[in-house]
Amino acid sequence: MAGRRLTRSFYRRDPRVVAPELLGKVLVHGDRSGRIVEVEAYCGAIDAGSHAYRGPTRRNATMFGPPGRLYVYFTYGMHWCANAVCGEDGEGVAVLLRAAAPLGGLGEMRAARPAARRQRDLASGPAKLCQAFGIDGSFDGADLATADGGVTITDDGVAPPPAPGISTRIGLSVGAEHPWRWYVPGDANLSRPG
DNA sequence: ACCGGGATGTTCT
DNA sequence: GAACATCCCGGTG
Repeated sequence: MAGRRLTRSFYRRDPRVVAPELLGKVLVHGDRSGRIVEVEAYCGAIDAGSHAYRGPTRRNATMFGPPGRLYVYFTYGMHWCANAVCGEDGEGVAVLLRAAAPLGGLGEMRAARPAARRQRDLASGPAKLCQAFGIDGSFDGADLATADGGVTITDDGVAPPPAPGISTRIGLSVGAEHPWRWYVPGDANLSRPG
């Protein structure tokens, strides 16, 4: 089934609504594609765990722009992570793309992820996903709704799981109490078993 | 399988 | 100066 790009209105909603709906959708960059199996919502001013909690800065500027853009940030001195900006313009909310099941462009993914021993290690974490898909800081602000930056998310007809896994978010020291992580139960490509 | 620590540099206090 | 929405490798069992 041919993938249809998600429109801007898909993203222009609460990230806690968008996040579980992104499970099963397909992240695409050139020949590389993968089914999204794990996400987390970051909720701006009400969320102490969000980069946007204290308002706009140079780093998080994309989060405060229109929905449907890619917010890419650098962390731990060596890793990139990618989010889909959600909500209304200026709201500062987004969904972190944490893991994907590789579908296409496997050769490019393997070349980009020499440390991955197995296929399920290619994109089973937010920074691994960015490596596998070749997403770095130059993609910050890329528009998923138009695919002008070469990256987009499509719907190929696979429905999100009717009963997704839900847990607290991974790796946070503040805001860790919120159950804003969603995943496909039992999928081999999760950042941790679940 | 599981666990502990090092890598590496931007951002904010 | 500390924290960081992480990953990888080498140890042990």
